[in-house]
Amino acid sequence: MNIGEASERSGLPAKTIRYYEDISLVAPDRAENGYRDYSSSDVHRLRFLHRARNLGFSIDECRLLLSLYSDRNRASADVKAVAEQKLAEIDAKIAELQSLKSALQLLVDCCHGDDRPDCPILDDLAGQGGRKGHVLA
Amino acid sequence: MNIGEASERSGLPAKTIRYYEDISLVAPDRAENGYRDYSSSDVHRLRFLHRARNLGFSIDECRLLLSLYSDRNRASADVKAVAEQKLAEIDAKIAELQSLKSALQLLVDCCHGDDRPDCPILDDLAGQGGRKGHVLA
DNA sequence: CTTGACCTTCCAGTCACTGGAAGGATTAGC
DNA sequence: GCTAATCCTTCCAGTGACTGGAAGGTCAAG
Repeated sequence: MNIGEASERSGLPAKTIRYYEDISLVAPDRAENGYRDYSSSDVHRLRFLHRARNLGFSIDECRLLLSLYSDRNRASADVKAVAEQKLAEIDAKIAELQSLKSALQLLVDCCHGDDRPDCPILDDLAGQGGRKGHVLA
Repeated sequence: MNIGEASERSGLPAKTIRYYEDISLVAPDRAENGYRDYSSSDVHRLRFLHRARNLGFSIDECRLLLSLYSDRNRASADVKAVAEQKLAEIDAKIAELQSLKSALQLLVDCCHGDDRPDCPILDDLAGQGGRKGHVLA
């Protein structure tokens, strides 16, 4: 099938699919007219990539997962380890965002938000906070 | 002062400070020897940038905040609006990561993680999940 | 006078695409 | 058969926010 159909079936934009070929994640055949010709296993691979990317795996991690996938001898523990590390990264990211959020929330809460020019948010950013000290280090 | 000291005082790497000059966020003087010469208000500006970036504001948002900061007539509501939008973005990002996390957690939980080759994580990525269906759409 | 720390510019790379230009192939309609 | 629309190709450049490194100038200490 042509790239348009592969795109539809995998959910990935054609541009992205070509990019994945550039970086050797898929290697479709070529038809006589020079068009890429995707097999159903190519589409399978593309869907795998789509799903894994959606789960937050980087391209390199996807490459690893794909190689684990095609390695009939790999232990499931290997895959679990990759996934668990990713989970830990996601947790860390969430924690970081939450502390970000509470800092910003604090600033928003103490800003009266009217048409007067003084603003605790800018004051804090500028490093001139009042007695409460800075939200940021 | 030279860039090294400005870097120490602002907490930003010298490389980043030069980059900020490239994109017109700061405009230090130059000494006779060609070295950048930072005033204390330059450092002030750099610290502002450092803090705002740490709070998750993009460079363009920082540019806006800086212009609001130097506009003695702006209403605090303007700043609050920017901050609140950022808060909403952070919330959305957290929610996204949490759904990511639970999807991945589900997969990790049902992978036995031993040396047998079958692995629910890869099966799901490949689109061959069992009766439970896919974690991913 | 040399060593080392600091400064300069410029170029390239990161990550994962995304946009667009210029042109060839195919298909649908008239 | 012609034309227009759609699809495909390649290649180049840009995104955001830096970061690394090369090549070279400047300065302070010993």
